[in-house]
Amino acid sequence: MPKVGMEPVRRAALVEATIAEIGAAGSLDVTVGQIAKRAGMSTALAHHYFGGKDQIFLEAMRQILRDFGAEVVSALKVARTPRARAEALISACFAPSSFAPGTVGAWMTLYAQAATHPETHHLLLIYQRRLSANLTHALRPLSVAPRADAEMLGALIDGLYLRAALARDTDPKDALAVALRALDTLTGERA
Amino acid sequence: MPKVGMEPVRRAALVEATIAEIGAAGSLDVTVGQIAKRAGMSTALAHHYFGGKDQIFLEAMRQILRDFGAEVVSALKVARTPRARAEALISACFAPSSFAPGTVGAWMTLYAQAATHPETHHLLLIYQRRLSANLTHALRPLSVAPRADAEMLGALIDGLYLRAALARDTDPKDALAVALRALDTLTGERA
Amino acid sequence: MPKVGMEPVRRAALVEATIAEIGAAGSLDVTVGQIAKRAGMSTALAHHYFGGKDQIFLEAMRQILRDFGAEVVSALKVARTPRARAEALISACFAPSSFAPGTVGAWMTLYAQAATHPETHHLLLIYQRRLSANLTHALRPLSVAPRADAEMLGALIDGLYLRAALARDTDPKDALAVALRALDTLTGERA
Amino acid sequence: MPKVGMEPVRRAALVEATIAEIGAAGSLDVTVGQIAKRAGMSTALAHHYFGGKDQIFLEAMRQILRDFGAEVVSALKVARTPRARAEALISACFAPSSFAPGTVGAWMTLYAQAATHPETHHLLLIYQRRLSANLTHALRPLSVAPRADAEMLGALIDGLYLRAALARDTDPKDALAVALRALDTLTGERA
DNA sequence: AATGAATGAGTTTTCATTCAT
DNA sequence: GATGAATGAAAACTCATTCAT
Repeated sequence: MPKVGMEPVRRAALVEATIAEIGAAGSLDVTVGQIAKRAGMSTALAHHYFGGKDQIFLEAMRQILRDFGAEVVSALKVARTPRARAEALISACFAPSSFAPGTVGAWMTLYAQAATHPETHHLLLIYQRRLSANLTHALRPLSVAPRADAEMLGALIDGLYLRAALARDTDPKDALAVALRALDTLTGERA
Repeated sequence: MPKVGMEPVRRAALVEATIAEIGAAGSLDVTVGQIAKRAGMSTALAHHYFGGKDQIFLEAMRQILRDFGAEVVSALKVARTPRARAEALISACFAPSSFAPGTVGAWMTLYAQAATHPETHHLLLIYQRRLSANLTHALRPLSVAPRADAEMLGALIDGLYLRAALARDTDPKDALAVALRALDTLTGERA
Repeated sequence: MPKVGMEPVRRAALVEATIAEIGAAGSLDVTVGQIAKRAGMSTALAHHYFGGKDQIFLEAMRQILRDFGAEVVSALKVARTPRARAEALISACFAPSSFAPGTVGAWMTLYAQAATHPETHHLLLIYQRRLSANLTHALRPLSVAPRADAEMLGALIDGLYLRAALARDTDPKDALAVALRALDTLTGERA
Repeated sequence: MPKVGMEPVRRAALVEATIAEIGAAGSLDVTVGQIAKRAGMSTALAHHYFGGKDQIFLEAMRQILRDFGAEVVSALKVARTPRARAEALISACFAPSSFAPGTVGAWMTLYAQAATHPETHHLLLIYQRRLSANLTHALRPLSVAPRADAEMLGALIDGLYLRAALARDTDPKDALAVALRALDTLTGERA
């Protein structure tokens, strides 16, 4: 059992544990101790690899965004038409993985900290811009005002996600349906 | 002069101080000490009147919702037509008061805690239901599917607010404009 | 038992405990916990009254200097002639109180931290200037170069104290004797 | 190329790094990690060669004393007369190398730890005795009480060094001048 | 010879909360 | 009605030290 090259393993374990712990606690009041314990190591090691709590959290949020990005990419891969691309984007936003407790918690943390923490804010901006760009691109052949429609659709998605994520008894499918219906309206599909 | 009837005064001062402090700190990491100091009293008194930190926070969120409700009521008062009512509702959501630092912070706290804290979640539900009901009522004469359109509009408003509140360089007016344009689209105004 | 006005009491207790603890541990590696325990209170209260470890230490050093100043004043009070004044000053430097374990430790802390900590350095400067000024004043009628002689005498005192304080088997009286002999030499008493 | 005989190299590197780090940090709060990093090796290796932090520090202090001893020896080498020998001794104490930040820090550490740490205390005693012996020897043909005068001169040197080392704006030359003037007075040179 | 991995024990500091007055 | 006093519990973070490789 060689014990070299543990750093990426440990870091990954900590990030995963962070998200899981946020999900379990249902809140951002998660201690480094809890995270480290779940990741199977001492708090000292967690600090050793990340330098501090903030950076662990930041990395967890980056991970959430990476996961989301991967979801988008894989959804777009099979989309052949502009409309399919738009639908794929929207579907990715409401994929089951987005509603895992940890993921929801991490998103809420992201929002709550964005107002204060510049780096977190930056992270959020990146997500919003990327989503907007993707939507704009997909809507270009379908809409007369792709930029504005993308903006609206992006905000709608955020709002729907927020509501679906926080509602206990709602099915994410419903949120997805609403978003897709909005897409119809915007592209005049069902006029 | 016996100091009778201080309770409502103290409670109001604490709630106001809580919101102000959340705004000043830009985060939910606000201590009872900070709040009590800003409200001009001891922490012991703060506890005496509220029982605990959670309840102070909860009351602050209730206040935010009350303020928002008042904004809505006063906006609706001068609206004579259904369309004016819908516009008034939407405008109220993007009123300047909603973008005061403390208000934004309180909303983010609301979202972040709603996942965990049942009472906070309940509060959020009340807000969402009331907004939906108001919107549905206003849209009834204007839309063929008032309920569904209200739901969508509600989510859109939430998403737009979230983005406008967290963006530093954006004008809330833009968010309002997008929401109003969505209203146009839904009611076929600009078809 | 009224429980008001504890602040000065607690602060004094903490300062005293700090010096005692430095003496007991014989080093500056003293924790707030140890100090608080000796002072009969929780660490939280220690922090409450002082704000942090550094400030507790700083205050302890100030106390040492205050004590020394008091020693000087009381010694000068009974000195009638310039020579008596000079002798009183020197004697005060080697008073038994200066050799209490805690006092020695605090002085060493003072020296060790003066290189880094600006406030500590400032404190040390004040002590040195005051001693110089006092010595200069006393030497004026006795020496042809009171300023220079005071400077030398001051340094000699520091060096003698350092050696006497750190030596375990030496009598402070010897150090005093050496300093007084230097005074003789400077003032030509024994020429 | 087998890496044999690395021990002295590593030890020397660590000792040098310790002094440099004490100088850089300006305090004795230096971690083994910092030292090892500066010396270009792992903390584990530092422990392997020295057994513990205390011993690294102790060795650093020994090095300071060795350096000082070398300075004295080389200064004495060119001194032909007793007086020149005395002056050489004194000059060596205020050589520029004695005022390098790391050296100053190490001396302060020496003083601060001497009260507690027996081995450090022993080290300090050796230094003091050697200086006294050297001074006594040099003063024998010049003074009527060489032993006492050497003792006084030794203490004066310590005190002057302490003051010069801690003062930021003072020139070590001044301290040297004062010490030499004291030598004049003791030997009746300028009477 | 050398090191990355790992941790236990300890440190400062914070804070909600309680209580006697 | 009001508060200063006081603390327990827990948080983040540090660091000397050990060990397997």
